[in-house]
Amino acid sequence: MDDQTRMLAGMGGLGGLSQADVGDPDSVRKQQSLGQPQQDIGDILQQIMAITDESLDEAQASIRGVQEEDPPDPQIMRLDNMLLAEGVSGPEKGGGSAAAAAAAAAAGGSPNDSSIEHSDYRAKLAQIRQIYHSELEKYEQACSEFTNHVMNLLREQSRTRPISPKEIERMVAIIHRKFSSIQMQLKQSTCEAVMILRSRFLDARRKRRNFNKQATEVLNEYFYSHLSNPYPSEEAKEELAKKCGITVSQVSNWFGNKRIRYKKNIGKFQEEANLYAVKTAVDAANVSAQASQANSPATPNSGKVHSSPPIISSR
DNA sequence: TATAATGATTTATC
DNA sequence: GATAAATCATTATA
Repeated sequence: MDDQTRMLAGMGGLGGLSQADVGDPDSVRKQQSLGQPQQDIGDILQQIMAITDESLDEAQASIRGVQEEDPPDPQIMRLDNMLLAEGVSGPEKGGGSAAAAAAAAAAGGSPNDSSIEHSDYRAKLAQIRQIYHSELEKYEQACSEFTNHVMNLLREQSRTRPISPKEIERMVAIIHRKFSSIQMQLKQSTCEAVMILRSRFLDARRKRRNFNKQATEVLNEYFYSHLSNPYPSEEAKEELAKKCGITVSQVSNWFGNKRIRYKKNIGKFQEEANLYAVKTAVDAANVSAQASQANSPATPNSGKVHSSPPIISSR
């Protein structure tokens, strides 16, 4: 069982978003056609009815619980904040495009392919958002409908026995508490679904793409022309990153990998080294030829292949 | 489809 | 914090 599956194993019914839902465009329709919420509401009614049978002490304890929640539950606050930050709750902001951009940036994707992933992420987040809001609306509606129903019942009962406003208040509080716990489950499931979605986009190893030919050439050119000290400065890394359309950390990764792999098997890279040495020499010759047309003639680079071993520090 | 190549991550070291 | 080295996970290729 992988991490994602494990995470989902704990996600229960009530509007829970499954792993399949995250990647399935039909999930919204499926959710709506399953009729699950109606069944849930039936369960809720039964639970609430059971609560009405509680002893006075238990009911009072319930109320105390409600009152204690007056300063909002830290867990709910945490969930609310996360949903807000991810763009699931709160005002529509392009389906969490900021979060998608952050995810893409953290993944170190190139500007070209990240836009594809970006829209993919946004579409899936929008799906989660839609499910979340439709479920939330259903629960809120069910809550107010049920509250009205109970109020009507109490009104009817008031004809046969005296019912204090406090008792009505108590009943309403119990109902609201029950519904808010369901909302919390919904929020929790949504948070988990968003986390799974994000982890998919953040897992760069999953989405690894080879750099394009031009980028690899630029990096190799630098590497082989600095073979005696293949450690680009921060400025050089930034320059290379810009040229290659990759991030500075990707440049660092590339040089890290290249140094170690070159050092491990210099023989294997000899041909490549020669190729880039010639290439660099030809480029230099072209540059100097152009310069000589304008100025006095300059001595071109010999094009000689590096014969001295590279100095790659070891620990 | 096995294997090589490659980009990213992790761990240890300085 | 940068880097070496080992390793992982994906992609490219024979």
